Amino acid sequence: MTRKPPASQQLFAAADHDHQGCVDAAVAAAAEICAGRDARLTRLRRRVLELVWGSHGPVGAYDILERLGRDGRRAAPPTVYRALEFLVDQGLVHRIESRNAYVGCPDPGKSHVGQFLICRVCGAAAELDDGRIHAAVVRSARDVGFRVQHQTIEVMGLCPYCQARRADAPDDG
Amino acid sequence: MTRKPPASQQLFAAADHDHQGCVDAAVAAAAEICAGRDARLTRLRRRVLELVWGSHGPVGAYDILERLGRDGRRAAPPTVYRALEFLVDQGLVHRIESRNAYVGCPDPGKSHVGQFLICRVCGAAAELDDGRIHAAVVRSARDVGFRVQHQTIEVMGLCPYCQARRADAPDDG
DNA sequence: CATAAATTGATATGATATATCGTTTCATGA
DNA sequence: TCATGAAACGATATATCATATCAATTTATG
Repeated sequence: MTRKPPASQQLFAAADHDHQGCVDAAVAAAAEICAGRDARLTRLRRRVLELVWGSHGPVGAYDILERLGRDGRRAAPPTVYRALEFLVDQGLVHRIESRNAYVGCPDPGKSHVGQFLICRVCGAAAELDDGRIHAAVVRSARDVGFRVQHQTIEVMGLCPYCQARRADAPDDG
Repeated sequence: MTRKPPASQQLFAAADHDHQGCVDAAVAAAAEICAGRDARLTRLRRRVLELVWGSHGPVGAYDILERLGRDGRRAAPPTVYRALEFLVDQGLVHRIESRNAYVGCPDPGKSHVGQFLICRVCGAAAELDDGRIHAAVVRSARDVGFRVQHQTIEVMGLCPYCQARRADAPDDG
């Protein structure tokens, strides 16, 4: 029996997709969002956003630092961390706690509490915004008298493409 | 309207509880579990477990290091990290990714995928093992073709005691 | 253009974690 | 009991991630 892949499977980008398109779209969305607030998407911040979007996986702050250096602009850690703080505050980038790394938000502007699926093989991350998960956590917390303020949900496993490439990984988790 | 606090609220320990009892129980449970495997709960590992259980909140590796030093046994970082690795591998301690810290497992032996509720005010952590949350994550991941191997779920907020102490925090989250 | 606020640069340091290798401890069997 | 090998631990060095502080620059605004 085969299962038709749902459209939402495209949360994970195909290996051969036009990634520059992702970067451009992210920067364009960011520019629009910042324009609608008192937020300045400066040259540096835009460049850091592009570098975070260098892949679909989480990127470390020092990776970004090194890539900035290759640009010719030799930067120090606070420069990168400040830019990342801005991008996170604006909801353009999320921090992945379990990796000490950062990933671009594919749907900024929409306020959300993301859940992240991260592939152990290719490193790609997908962001869900599943109200059922969110609600299940809030409900369960309330059952023990806990008031939820923020959820960190990071799931490791295998993305659809890496499962397909490795027949030894049945999808029955 | 008042709500009767459910029994499970005791996931969070009262401020005036006999904490030494918690430590002793954790060490006793750990000893029993290790005896049933080929795992050696050495003096050092037991001491680190006690120090992790120094409170109900996550404790940093370097805090443990410092406390070991006060014992008279001056240790280096690898000593602590190795002991923590052992304790985590045995399921006696969990790592809290969002805090780079470690917390004792209140119910080791039972294999589980914990969800952690961490109080912003007092730092206490409670561990849930809610199958509904787990199932909701697996289901949602499957919908996008992702095979789950490990879940990191860490929730920040206010524990029942700290809500009670701060009337300004309504429980409607 | 003057000014103040925001941003960035630069230096130093703090906090968390691991690689490597030598020594000690411990279980096991001769 | 003692030899032996494996596991655990000690010790040193270093990698990795993050922030405090203050000076210089850029930018919006009057």
